[in-house]
Amino acid sequence: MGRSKMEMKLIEDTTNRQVTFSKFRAGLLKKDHEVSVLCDAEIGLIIFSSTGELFAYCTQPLSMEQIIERYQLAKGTQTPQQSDLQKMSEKQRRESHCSEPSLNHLNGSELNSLKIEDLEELEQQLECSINKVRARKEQLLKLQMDNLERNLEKMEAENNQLCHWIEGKQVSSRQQQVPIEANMLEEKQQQVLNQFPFIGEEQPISMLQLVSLPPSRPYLCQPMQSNLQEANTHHQ
Amino acid sequence: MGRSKMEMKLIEDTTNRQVTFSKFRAGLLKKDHEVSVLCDAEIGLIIFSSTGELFAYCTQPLSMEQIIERYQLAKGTQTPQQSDLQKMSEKQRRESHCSEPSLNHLNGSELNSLKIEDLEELEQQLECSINKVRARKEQLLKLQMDNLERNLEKMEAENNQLCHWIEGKQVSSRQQQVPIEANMLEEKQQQVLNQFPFIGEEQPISMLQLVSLPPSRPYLCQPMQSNLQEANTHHQ
DNA sequence: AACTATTTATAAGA
DNA sequence: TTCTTATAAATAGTT
Repeated sequence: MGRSKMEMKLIEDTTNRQVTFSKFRAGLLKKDHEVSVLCDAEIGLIIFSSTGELFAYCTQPLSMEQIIERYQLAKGTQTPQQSDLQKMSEKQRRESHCSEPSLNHLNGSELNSLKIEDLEELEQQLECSINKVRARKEQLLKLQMDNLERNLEKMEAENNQLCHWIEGKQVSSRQQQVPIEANMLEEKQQQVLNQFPFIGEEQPISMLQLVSLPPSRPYLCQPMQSNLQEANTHHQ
Repeated sequence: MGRSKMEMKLIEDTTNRQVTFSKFRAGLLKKDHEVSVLCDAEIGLIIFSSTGELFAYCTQPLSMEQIIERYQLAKGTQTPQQSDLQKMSEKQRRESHCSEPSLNHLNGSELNSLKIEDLEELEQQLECSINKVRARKEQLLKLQMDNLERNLEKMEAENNQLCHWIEGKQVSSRQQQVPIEANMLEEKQQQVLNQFPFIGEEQPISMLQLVSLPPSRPYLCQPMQSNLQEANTHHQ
């Protein structure tokens, strides 16, 4: 509507986009309110502009939190205290199956009320959406892999250090007695722990490098205690 | 809009109300979608009809839960811990925003000759195909992650073993001289090697490559022998 | 922000 | 229901 028909794609001009956003936003809020009054519907609307501003509307006297609760109740997705990462991987798993829950509104009778142009539009959006979700999932997985890789590398470096130290100890112990302080070891272990800030920024490590991790590598040294067996089977 | 102007109050006639609700709902969903596309906005819309049915729309590729989380974050009703992850996913979302659809040839004139039913079918097929490829990629990524995880665990176990061995060595060396046999160490190395069957036939990378990535950090059992310096610089 | 020419949404009717 | 159509409403481009 307006002086000309608009293409259904991102408005490139920033100013124009923001003006359009304001106009549409006002329209959306008004329509939401109309539906809630005319049809006794309960509505929660959350909008984030491209600049990150939050706009929200919800039917009085319900609060947005109430509507969200009711939504989550209806969806059965209210899973208390779960880490975000868990939520995400679960979501990913769910989405990798054939049902896209977020596209439910496009199915069935609602589609019948749309014209062919609308369907074309929706189809494009659908495909684009799938690509976006896929890219995001891939990125998340890569991020997790990068973290694992980083930890692995640190462990390996650590291991090397320990082995070298042992070697040095062996050599020197043949010549002279150098007593080792116990607290040194403890301190050392704490330092190792501190090396794992865990998931954070992306690492500048390439994917290819990760994939080509060596199947086996020349390990330096290994303690000969019998309890090593234990450790191995435990981590099988 | 329509043949007559409507009073902004509840539509008493149930049938009329439901019809109006359906029309408005379709309009709302369409407008939400338009805003999200035209203005790059992220939108979550929750509607409960007067009969309790739930309708929802949210901008892809975000899920409603993500939008809710972001809403709660913006409202300050959430732990700040989640902000990092949100920023991350937002960043990733923006990065994946420009990903071009892979099936451009399905657009335009070719679709105009199809009926609604055909389009629905096509849409489902499209999604299923994409899911299959996606599932496969996911499978591969997860396999690689499993490998990394396993290696990490083994490194940890090994690390612990080394530390324990060192501790034991310390204790025993205080009481009696236990010279270390050189061949014992070699034998040990072979055992370690055997612990990494790994999966796949990727070409091995040099040790240096693996160790060269971690930045400077406080090393563990920083032995005080001068020959350790050698080892450190070597693996820098 | 205001103004209109147009497009879009939809109320009532078929 | 669904489709049609007259009309109200929204809004794109312009000032």
